[in-house]
Amino acid sequence: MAGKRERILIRRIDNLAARQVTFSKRRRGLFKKAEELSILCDAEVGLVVFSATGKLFQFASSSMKQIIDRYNSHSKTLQKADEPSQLDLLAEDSTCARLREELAEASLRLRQMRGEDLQRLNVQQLQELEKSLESGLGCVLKTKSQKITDEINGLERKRMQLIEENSKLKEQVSRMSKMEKQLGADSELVYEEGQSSESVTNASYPRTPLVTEDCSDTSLTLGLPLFHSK
Amino acid sequence: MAGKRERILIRRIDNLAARQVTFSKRRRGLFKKAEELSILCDAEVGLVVFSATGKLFQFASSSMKQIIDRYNSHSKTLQKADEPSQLDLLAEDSTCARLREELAEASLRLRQMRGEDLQRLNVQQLQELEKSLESGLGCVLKTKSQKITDEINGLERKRMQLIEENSKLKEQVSRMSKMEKQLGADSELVYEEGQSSESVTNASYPRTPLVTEDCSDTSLTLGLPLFHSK
DNA sequence: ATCTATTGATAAAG
DNA sequence: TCTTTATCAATAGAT
Repeated sequence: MAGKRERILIRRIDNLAARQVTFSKRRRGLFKKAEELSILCDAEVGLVVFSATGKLFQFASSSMKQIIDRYNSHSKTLQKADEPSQLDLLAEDSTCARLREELAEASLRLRQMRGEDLQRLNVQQLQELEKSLESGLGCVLKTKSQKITDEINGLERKRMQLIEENSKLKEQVSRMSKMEKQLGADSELVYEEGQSSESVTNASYPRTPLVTEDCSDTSLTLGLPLFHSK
Repeated sequence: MAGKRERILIRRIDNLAARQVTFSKRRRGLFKKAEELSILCDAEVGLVVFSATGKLFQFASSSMKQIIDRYNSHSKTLQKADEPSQLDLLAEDSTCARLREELAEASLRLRQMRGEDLQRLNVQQLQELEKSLESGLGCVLKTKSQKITDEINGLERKRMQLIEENSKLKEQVSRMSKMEKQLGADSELVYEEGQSSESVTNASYPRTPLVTEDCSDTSLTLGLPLFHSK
């Protein structure tokens, strides 16, 4: 019936018909995967394919123009005089140009702070970068521990409120329990099982386990390795 | 041992770590398939991917510039020279707006990496920032020490060359000095000033002070506190 | 275009 | 990130 499939080598397919068939199949697959990547991973993806016959196929997660612009901003920092011929001549508003430059500069700085594109820097510049990173890291650690402390204090406060509420409820239950006994005595009813008052008492601790749960739930939002790292 | 794989839905992956892992894997797969398509089917393929963190990945079967140019010519023929005044201006505005947004975003990230504007971040975001800073710092330190090692090796090489040159020159001077004595004895000439041979000797060491200057100059480019810190 | 056997890609886990 | 494994997805070859 169907094909005994063989693995193929990645080299130009000589047979024209076979090449066109494979082009259709694989092109669809490629565009599908490009779209999936952009959706799954929140990435901006631009894909352009020209067939051997010159036909254009394209996919862009946002718009192709936007992606090409962003690409140009990025690569401008890497290359120098790219070519101010095509787009630049058509649309080189001075405001736009300045923005592009600023963005390129900012992107470069960001990449360098992330540890990329460092080769062009000399030792002194690296020294400055190092200092800046250390300082930033210090601030981040400080802020983080402040936030954690705040969260902990907030939880502690909530816990105290709950404990207070809890004891008030206990009191109330205990009062109600007494009233029931009085009512029972007044109406001369006899309990079949003597533990009913105990049951009521047990029911007056409904929040005790909840407090524990609440704490552990909220601590999860602090992030897992907080109290185990360092 | 390993995974019971499940089919996944194509929607944004919420978990950050999982999203990044999937991004790496699928990105590699996508680029591989893009290259295969271009080779198998003799197509011109350009692929640009920006990660959620703003990092650029690209593939071009020829060159990205060429592909973008070809793309622009194609879409230009489709659009035609409609009304460049109206549409282009609108497009230009939107580009500007987008650039402004991206710049604002980049600036914020930069400030945050420098330790500013941290209050709006939650603990997990601070954690991520901290990781990024630590990683960047690691790269910077690595690059710096590489640069320093390179500079030291370069200087050492120069020093050895100069020492060699120096000893050759000394030898030469010593030979010349002997010859002069012989000449003086042969012609029975009497020098008015006995330091003339010394002058010649001094002139034959023109590089000695240069070595010192060269070393101190170059060491300045290493930056001041290099060998005292850490 | 449609159908399958098969290769290839990749989710999950370590 | 890299590896391993179990599955799911893509596709070569044939119809």
